[in-house]
Amino acid sequence: METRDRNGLTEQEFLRQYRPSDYERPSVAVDMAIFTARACKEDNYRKLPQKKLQILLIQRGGHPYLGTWALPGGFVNPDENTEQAAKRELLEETGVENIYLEQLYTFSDPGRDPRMWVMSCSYMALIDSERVQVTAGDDAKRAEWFDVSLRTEQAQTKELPDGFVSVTDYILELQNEKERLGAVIRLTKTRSGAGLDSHYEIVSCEGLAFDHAKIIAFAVLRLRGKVTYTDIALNLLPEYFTLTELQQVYEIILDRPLLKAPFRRKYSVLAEETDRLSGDAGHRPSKLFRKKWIRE
Amino acid sequence: METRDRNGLTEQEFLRQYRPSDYERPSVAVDMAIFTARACKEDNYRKLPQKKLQILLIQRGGHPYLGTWALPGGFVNPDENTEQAAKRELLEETGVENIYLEQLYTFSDPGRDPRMWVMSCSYMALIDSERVQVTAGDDAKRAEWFDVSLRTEQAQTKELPDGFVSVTDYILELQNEKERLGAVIRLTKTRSGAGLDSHYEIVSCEGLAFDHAKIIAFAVLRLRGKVTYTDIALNLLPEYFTLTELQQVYEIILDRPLLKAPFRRKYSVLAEETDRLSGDAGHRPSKLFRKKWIRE
DNA sequence: AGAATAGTGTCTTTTAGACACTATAGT
DNA sequence: ACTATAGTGTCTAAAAGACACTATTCT
Repeated sequence: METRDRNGLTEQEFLRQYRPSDYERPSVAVDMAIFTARACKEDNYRKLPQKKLQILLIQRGGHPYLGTWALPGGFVNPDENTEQAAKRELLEETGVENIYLEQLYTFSDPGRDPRMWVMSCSYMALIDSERVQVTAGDDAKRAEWFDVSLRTEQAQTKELPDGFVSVTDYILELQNEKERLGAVIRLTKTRSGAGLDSHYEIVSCEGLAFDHAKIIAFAVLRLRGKVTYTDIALNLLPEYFTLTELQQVYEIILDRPLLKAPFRRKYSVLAEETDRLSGDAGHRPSKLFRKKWIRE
Repeated sequence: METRDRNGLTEQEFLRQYRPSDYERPSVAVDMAIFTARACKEDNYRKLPQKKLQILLIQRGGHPYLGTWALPGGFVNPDENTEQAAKRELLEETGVENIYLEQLYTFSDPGRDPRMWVMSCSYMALIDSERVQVTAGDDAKRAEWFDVSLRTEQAQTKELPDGFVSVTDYILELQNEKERLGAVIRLTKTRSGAGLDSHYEIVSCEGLAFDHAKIIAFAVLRLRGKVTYTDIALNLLPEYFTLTELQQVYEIILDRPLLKAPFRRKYSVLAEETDRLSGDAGHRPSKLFRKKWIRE
């Protein structure tokens, strides 16, 4: 480009003399909500194992929030984008490459980290439980899977002269054999005139670090929103699976039971029949399917 | 909190002695895709004015990308979050407060700004055209509205042994009386095994600064995706509007014609009848409606 | 009168929901 | 035989798509 600016510089010359100013800059971290769907054992030999939606958390070994649980994550380096940073952290944390990854939201409230100005670019990752160890990570960082549950506690709407305020409280529960964490996240939507203000707020929080309860709630809601119109749920399943397992994954994400016949009519297009059968249970064996990803 | 870390410090003591390390940090900017729907005049007195989807761009007055057009935006300050920064910039740029705002995506490729390491947290804003001046901004910064068009040029899918690659080229055209900008953005989705890689790439670009063609394409696609299942389109309409105008807004966003009767059956729940009528045209007057925001 | 839009009625097709039925393994 | 799941058939209700018809205004 040969255009010259008001100082008579070409772009090349401008860039050579350019010095970044000393404005304060934030650190940018990626934080990851890594989900998997794992079957828990059943006492009855006939009964199918029930699947649970699980998330990977890491216990903090230093201040702030010492001893509480946080999402895996780390800072972005100057030579990588956030997605590359997320993949790098994911590999370090779980030892797994090549998994489903999706950017969620950038959380940037000034006080969200008491140490300094840190923005968190959050990602959601979905892993087939057969591909990760039950407990990942080394001894230094204690990493654990937690069962996830997100329920709407109450939703209220108040009318305003020129709009309304709707308040929804979500109860987030994270649980495993040893620990039980929880938080209440309030989503407030304020519509007054033309503006819509929609923000999450942590009402109470037990055992979770930073604003990570918000990020987890956001991730679950995104997953819930996308599961019915995408093939995203397939990422939580192993190579071979039954249609009942597929349905179970939908049910734990949506947190409600689905009818078998309509479910199969709609979602069997996501699966490709194989000649294998599941067996060794006290009931009729079922066909095993493989993923048939939707092409757009 | 009284817990002490491995150095015997409480959280308070830790934070007092904490010094941020000298790792390099990025600048974080917000960039905004500000859309409006404006009616253009018709020659025939009978004919209804056709609506256009428009976006606000600012001509760059300095290097880099001198003379090209960019999204309005600015850097985030340490005492505000990205949303507050977006609202501040929006007020400066358009003089309007209280408008629909939604975070889109954080773009972070290392080379996206030739001056330095800058991440862009992008937002979409939707304004009723009656609330903004046709040309906003002062003389220093030339701001203009451009008609937006985003079309799928071609979509190809190639099968791989354990997945597929799907390539979609989008043609972005931005046009007003004086200028005509354009870009081709390629969306490549690579599914190999369990991983899904989905990334945007600028194939060619004329007159647009930085990676802003990507951001605009992303914004249009988000708008297109949300319009059918939310009340987001109402944000582009003035206080009083006809159902035909509502339909026009849907049509310019979706870039295809819709049938009148089914449209009204589905979307008239978004509107509240008033006793006003539109008049002064060479045809039957139509009822004016007001927005009836969906409460969730 | 004629052009252009406003607004509604109704048919068909598709999709979702609900439930009942048959089939088949293991103990 | 019994239990628990696999898999399918069918009825109903709701939603989407397509098109035709009547109504009303201004030049």
